[in-house]
Amino acid sequence: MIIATKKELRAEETKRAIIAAAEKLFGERGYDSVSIREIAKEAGCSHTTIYIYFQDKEALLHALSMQPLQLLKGELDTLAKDAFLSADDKLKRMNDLFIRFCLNNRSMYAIFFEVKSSRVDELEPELDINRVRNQMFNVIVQLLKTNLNLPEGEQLLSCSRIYFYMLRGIVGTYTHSEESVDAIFSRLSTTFDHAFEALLIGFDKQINERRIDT
Amino acid sequence: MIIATKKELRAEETKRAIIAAAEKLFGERGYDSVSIREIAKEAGCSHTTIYIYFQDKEALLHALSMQPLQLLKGELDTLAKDAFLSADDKLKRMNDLFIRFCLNNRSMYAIFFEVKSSRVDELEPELDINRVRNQMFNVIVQLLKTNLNLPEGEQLLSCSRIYFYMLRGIVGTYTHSEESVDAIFSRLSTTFDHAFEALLIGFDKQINERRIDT
Amino acid sequence: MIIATKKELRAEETKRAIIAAAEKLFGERGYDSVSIREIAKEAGCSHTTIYIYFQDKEALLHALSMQPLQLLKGELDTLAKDAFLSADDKLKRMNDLFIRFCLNNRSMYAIFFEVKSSRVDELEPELDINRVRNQMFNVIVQLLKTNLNLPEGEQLLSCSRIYFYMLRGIVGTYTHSEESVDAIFSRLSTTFDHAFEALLIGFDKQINERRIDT
Amino acid sequence: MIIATKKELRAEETKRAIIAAAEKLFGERGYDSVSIREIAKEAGCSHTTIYIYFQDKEALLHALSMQPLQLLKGELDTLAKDAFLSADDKLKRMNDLFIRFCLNNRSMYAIFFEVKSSRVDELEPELDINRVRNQMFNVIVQLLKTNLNLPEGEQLLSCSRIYFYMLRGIVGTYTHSEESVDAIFSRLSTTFDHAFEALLIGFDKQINERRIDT
DNA sequence: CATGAATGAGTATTCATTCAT
DNA sequence: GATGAATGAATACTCATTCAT
Repeated sequence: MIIATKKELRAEETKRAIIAAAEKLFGERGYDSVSIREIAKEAGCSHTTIYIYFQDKEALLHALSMQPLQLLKGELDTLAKDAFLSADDKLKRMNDLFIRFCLNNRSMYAIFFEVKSSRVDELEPELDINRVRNQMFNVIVQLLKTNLNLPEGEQLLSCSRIYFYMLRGIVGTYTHSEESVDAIFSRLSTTFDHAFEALLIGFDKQINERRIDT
Repeated sequence: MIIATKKELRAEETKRAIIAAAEKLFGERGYDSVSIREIAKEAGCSHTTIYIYFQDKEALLHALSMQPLQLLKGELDTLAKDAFLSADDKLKRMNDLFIRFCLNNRSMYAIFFEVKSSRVDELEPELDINRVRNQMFNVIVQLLKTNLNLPEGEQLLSCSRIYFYMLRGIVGTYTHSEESVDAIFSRLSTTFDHAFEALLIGFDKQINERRIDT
Repeated sequence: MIIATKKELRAEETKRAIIAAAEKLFGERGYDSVSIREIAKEAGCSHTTIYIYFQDKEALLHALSMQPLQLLKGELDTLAKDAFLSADDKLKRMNDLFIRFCLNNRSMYAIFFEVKSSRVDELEPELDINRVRNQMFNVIVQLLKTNLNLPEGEQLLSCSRIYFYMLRGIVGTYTHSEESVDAIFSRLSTTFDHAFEALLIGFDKQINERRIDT
Repeated sequence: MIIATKKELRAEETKRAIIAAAEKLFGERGYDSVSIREIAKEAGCSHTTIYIYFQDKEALLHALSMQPLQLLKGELDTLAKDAFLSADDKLKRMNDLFIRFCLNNRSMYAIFFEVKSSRVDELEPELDINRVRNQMFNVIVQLLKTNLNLPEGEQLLSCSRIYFYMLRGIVGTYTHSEESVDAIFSRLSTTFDHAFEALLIGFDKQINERRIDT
């Protein structure tokens, strides 16, 4: 997109300010607790201005999310295709990417874990948040599949669920923390690694035992 | 506390009715979605009466939480002291108790995981929610300690943290679900068991490897 | 209804003030153009107070209408049953009653002629505005039937329609007038009489001619 | 008005587009329910452009009304002057023209019957809506005069009033109808005819009786 | 001439809370 | 001790209108 006139520049700035404000406030206090007027105040504009750029509050959340979401998706895709990394290392990096991302974009917790469903009458379904979200979840599931050497099916589903519980638990624990992301990571990144490592070890053992059982 | 006059007795009843109503409604629909007036209607009193017994809505939530919280704590304590159960089985039952409890008292997720800190000007600090909460967490930590045969220290702390991530992840995932708690459990209780089992297996292996390392 | 305490008295006053304000403003400017806040200001209370007494704006309109509507209905019923008046005189008085009523309760124009349909899930259907309205219309239709000596059927329907066009035309013309109702009547009551008289004469002739035709 | 430059021509086009759009939308959904932005979108211009040509929304309505109003006036004038039609037939056609016109231009009801008074600071008073409206009303009055063979005076005024009550009643009844104008007419045009016929019959009789009285 | 950006005032409704009784 | 009345602040969202360009 080429920005030509001063007007357009200013508009772009305003939009950015709104997004930045929403990002900040949603991140700090969650989608529901933040009002449009507060966002406007934070962004330094009138609350009506927000409606120039976004159809409604939910659209703002979506707009807010699509860009970073797609960015993350890109990174995960790239990582998944990497030829030189082991499945294990890929998973580790994914966890890291994912958690960091969620904590850096704190409204992402809501996006990933709490937004109910995509709007049905979405005009551009290819841009839909749920789609991207599901694709990303799937990347992780596929990696888990490779890593655990499991076929599609109940077992994989169960392990994936558990894996996501852990992701959710970690992200949820620190989403509202006042500690900086870097601080959290320097303090806890090995804990996070251990968490997933333990899970994988456990999964392996469980799968093997069941195999023997059968 | 000795209840003397009829008046005081009736007052106690009203208070109980309010707590019961709030418990029910918060449990069904969550703290935020329930209004003071709804609670009053359910309790069969005026909404202003609530303010006689509780400073504000949040105080009601806290008061409300103390009882079940202490109940749960009691159950956990009893379980911890049970002479006939293995540490393993105790943990399993605790997970179950805890998760069920949180899902049955939907507002508990907030209590356990999102209440920032105890209120500074708490009148009866010995009743403080945080205290009970921490005590309960500690019960689990102790059990984990026994189970993993670990001394107090970094390793135990790390494992406990991870364990709580999992608890939080599970509870968080289903707190807002519209499925009934029973439905969730009949569908997923084995998944929950596998989750913690996998963790314990993993922890064990990790600990042993590090022991050998050292 | 017995009003006992001072409180109840004050409440009744407030409610009355709200109704009076709504009556005035709806009458002056129509239901849609008047906001709840304006009504509150006119009534000298907060806009939220209105919601204590009325579920929503529409309920206020209904409350506003039911009493006078039923009053009018009572009068029309009484009139219809009067044994000493000719059908002609009854109709004349009805026109008068009806027009005066609409002009004295200026929001009635909206009620009678512009409120679309009753709310489907009405709790007390016997109090429903539409019902009363239709009953009243029917009183007039029946009287017309007697007066014109017509059977139920197309002809009666057609004459009734025309009769109501005239009623509506008159009421509509003066609903928004700034002249007082009394002034309007002293200036125009004979004109109103002539209007309906002319219609009845015309109906009679038309009916007879068609009878001869057949 | 002589249009010289290309610029002026384009401007004239834009203005026309705005009027056309407003005409369409006001006609379809009424003045109040249509927003300036919707008109702009329909007209293919920016909403601010509208303010170049019209002082405000109301001015647009007025401008909008002048043309069709004058058109109607032209038709009525032509009809009035028609040498081959009886006064009776002329009246019938006028009713028809007038009612159709009002229903086809839904905002016309407001124009004819509800606009309080001409705006004081009108720039071109000779184009004022009220003037045209009054002229048109007068055409009908004159025709009524001929038809009833009445001199100017109280009686004619009274009959005219009544006649307009009927017009207003009919138009008012169906202005907000969701039925198409054609549907309304095919269902009710004979009823409309009967209405005015009845009135004229009645007027005749009333006038003759009074003549005899005198 | 034309426009995008921006805004203040407005909409109905809900809420937790306070006050006088 | 208990309550009905009352309220200010808040909610998301819309509108006609203005201003700088």
